[in-house]
Amino acid sequence: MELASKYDPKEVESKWYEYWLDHKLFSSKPDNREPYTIVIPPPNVTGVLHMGHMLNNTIQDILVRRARMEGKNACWVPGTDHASIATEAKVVGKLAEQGIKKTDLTREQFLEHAWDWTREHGGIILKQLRKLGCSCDWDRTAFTMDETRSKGVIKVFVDLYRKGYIYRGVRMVNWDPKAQTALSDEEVVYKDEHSKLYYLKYYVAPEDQASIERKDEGNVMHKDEKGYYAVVATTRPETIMGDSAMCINPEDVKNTWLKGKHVIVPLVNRVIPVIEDGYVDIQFGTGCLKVTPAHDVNDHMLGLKHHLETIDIFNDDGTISEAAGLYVGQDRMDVRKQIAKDLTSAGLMEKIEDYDNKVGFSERTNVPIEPKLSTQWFLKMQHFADIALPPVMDDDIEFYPKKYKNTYRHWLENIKDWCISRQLWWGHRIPAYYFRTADGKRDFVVAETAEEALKLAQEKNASLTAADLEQESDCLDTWFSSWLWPISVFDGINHPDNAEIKYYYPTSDLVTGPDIIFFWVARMIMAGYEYRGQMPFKHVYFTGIVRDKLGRKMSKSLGNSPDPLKLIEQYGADGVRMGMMLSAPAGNDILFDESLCEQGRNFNNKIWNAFRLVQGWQTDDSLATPEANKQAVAWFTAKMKEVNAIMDDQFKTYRISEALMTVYRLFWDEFSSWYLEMVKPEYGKPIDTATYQATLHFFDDLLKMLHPFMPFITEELWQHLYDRKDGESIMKATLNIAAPNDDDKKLCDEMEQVKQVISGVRTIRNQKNIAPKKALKLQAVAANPYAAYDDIVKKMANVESVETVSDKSADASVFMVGTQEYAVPVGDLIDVKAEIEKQEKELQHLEGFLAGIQKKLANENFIAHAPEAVVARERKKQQDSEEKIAALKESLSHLKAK
RNA sequence: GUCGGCAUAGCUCAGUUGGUUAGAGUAUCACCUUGACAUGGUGGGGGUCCUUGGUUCGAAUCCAAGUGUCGACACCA
Repeated sequence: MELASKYDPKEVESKWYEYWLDHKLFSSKPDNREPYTIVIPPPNVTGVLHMGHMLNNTIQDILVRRARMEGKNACWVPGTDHASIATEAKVVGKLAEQGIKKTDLTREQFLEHAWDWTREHGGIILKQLRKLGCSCDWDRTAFTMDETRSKGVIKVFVDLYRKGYIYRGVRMVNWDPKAQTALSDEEVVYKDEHSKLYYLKYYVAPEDQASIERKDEGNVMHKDEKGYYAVVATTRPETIMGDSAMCINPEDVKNTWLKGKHVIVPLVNRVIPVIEDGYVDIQFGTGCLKVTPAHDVNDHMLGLKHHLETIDIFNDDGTISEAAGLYVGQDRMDVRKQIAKDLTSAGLMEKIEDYDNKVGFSERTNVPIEPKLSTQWFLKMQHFADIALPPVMDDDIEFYPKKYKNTYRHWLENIKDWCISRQLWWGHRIPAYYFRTADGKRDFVVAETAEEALKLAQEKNASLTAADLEQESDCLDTWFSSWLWPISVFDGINHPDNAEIKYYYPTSDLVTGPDIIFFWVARMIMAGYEYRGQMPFKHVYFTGIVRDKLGRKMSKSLGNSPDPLKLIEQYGADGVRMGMMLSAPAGNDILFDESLCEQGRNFNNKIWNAFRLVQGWQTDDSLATPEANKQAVAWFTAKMKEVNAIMDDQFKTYRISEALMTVYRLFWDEFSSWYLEMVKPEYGKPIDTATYQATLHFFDDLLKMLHPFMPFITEELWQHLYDRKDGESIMKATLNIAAPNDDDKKLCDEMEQVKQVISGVRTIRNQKNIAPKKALKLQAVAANPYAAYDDIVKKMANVESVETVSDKSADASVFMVGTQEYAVPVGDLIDVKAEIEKQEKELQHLEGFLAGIQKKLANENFIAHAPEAVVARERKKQQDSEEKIAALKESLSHLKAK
């Protein structure tokens, strides 16, 4: 068959993906083989593939394919996440485009729209993963909100409630005014902001003005024509409507004159007390703090302690509420600007300063978070922290890289209760049911179904009917379903003893980003131990963040994120996969550069052309195998063993990029540049059968070693290499390469020396500008330790003869391999001056080297303390360099005599 | 502010318990359009291993301090 000189991935890729699907090669069923399981970190159901997914899923596919070829029963479970906030926001946005407000719809109507949206956009990302070559068992595709998973989530909620870990209560939570829901602490990201610090005048109340007096020399008292006033510094002047006290530190000498007084909230004209609490930082601002219990965590605490009124001045959407009395209905951000102006014109603004602080933003909607008091559901976390910390610290679950153990420990040691309720509709509705008790009080029960709930409620009020029960409207945090993922994909929550969960759990490797170590990884570990009594995975491989080559995060606004599908189009999936992996050590950010995909594509082409070469060879059974070919085959056999062992180790330690580089060099340098050139027959001439067969065998093994990284081209060539039956695939092939022994090592070392001889001749050729076609003579001075390989040297260096001489030719240019001197007669081209220069430079280097060794060996302490082997090595080095120096000196004296 | 990571060739990184005057890929330069491949071949150049001090016979490697950088967490309104 005629193959094009350039590899074209397009049709090859779709052809083989279809083939793999048709033959169910990704599918896994429990059997008696060792299982290898990965669950995909489920992407957002309506998301599209970005570079982070490309990296993450490439790594997973490499691991899965490798495990499959190791003979394990590999199972990669795909699926998607309902992504409560993100998806609901998208649906709300889409409805808004059609002029529909969420508030105009019933819950059922809204969910109808949401499911439509999910059906329309859901799974696009999974289709995209197929383009990348991902070998997921698609029949197992799960969704966090499908029936099985939903049932499991509810079951877990009820279970945890009954165990006493879930409670409901009024707490200060992180409120997202855009999504209009509470968030967990993890969903708040703090960002540096350049903001302003406003200094506001709080006049002392009229009835207290007369009694103002200096209590301490250090008092800082403010007075103008309207009387005495205090100055409060705040970054949030719009919250003054919620002030219910002013607080000073009792130890603060600046403010003792304010003790026991009352002040007037500017503009609002409400009188509030001055309270004292050690919480206030004397150094900050004026030492006067406005207390807004409804809108700040610390103020809330002060409010509880000092029994202050709580005035909630915000509506759920971040506009000002009726309770504020001023600016009602306006947005908080607009009010901040407006109130600053109004305060200034009313003479109530002392000054405004620039100020840098950190502001919490919603991770999903990117709006500033509002601390808000509300009734929410929480999960007590201490128990879960207690079960999740030891296995990671003890390396039962291993993190790659290890540094994330610290991050993990820090979080678990400072764990706070998890706010699990969300004021959203798209998600798992909390299975709590409200009703009135016989004496009219509001109460609730928690149960998996409405029927069960009714039974429980009836125990408290026998007269209740189904219609009297009202289910909680909140739904659960998305991560409350994700944390069950490794169990729930095998239906292990609903049916804890089913054959699948018993076989596939615990999973083997988890590949994910460190940004969700708390959101997801830690919580899966918690759920794993709580519900299986066992770790959810044995190894966690943390990928880095994909950045552009300037080190910037990829983002839509910067426009520096390439479209993954376009990249695949351009370089082929194998090329892009390789581009991702070439620079992706675990945990390090990867600086993505398209030129890496180009390198990947070039490698594809190299493999392709190596195949074309071998495929084009004609064999002749009557040909005896030349000695040189026997040597080449023996050497490469040993080399394969050596490199395969290295790769094994790299995979075991999750050094996947290094493993790729290892096989890259094996194929390109050792196989293509050395081995194939050694055995390549002259143009138009046949090759002996034994060498040909050995070469095909090498190729077969090399393709297998490459397959996890580049599944498509390897399948294509593997199918061409021998006659394969329908249904056969490289995917199912196993790699059986023995470990290298001492003979193999010796053989490899020897060939390295021979390569140096060849390189030596080539260097002279280059230096003297001698055409590759012109045959040269090679002289081994005094001895030829690698005489057995002369044929290989002749072929590779285009040398017509290798002679052992006692005196080299006068017109020879020389080089050394180890302690052995070689000479290449170059006739007229000899430049004695240049030759002297070259050799003197070499001599200088060697003498420096020797001096260092001699110094070491002259050091009695070294001889006394260093291990014998090290001393012996130094002695050998000394001897070798002395020999080399002697040879060089002699050579130089001959040259100079001319 | 607390804790942690990192600093090696122009760039991206290896360097496995301390022991050759430190390696790879890529970029770069020179030569080569030979018959698998110019998406290629051959060869070359390129490093004060961040700084300073210490431990040691011996330090890129261990320790301390400093500088730079990245990250996690916590924050003063």
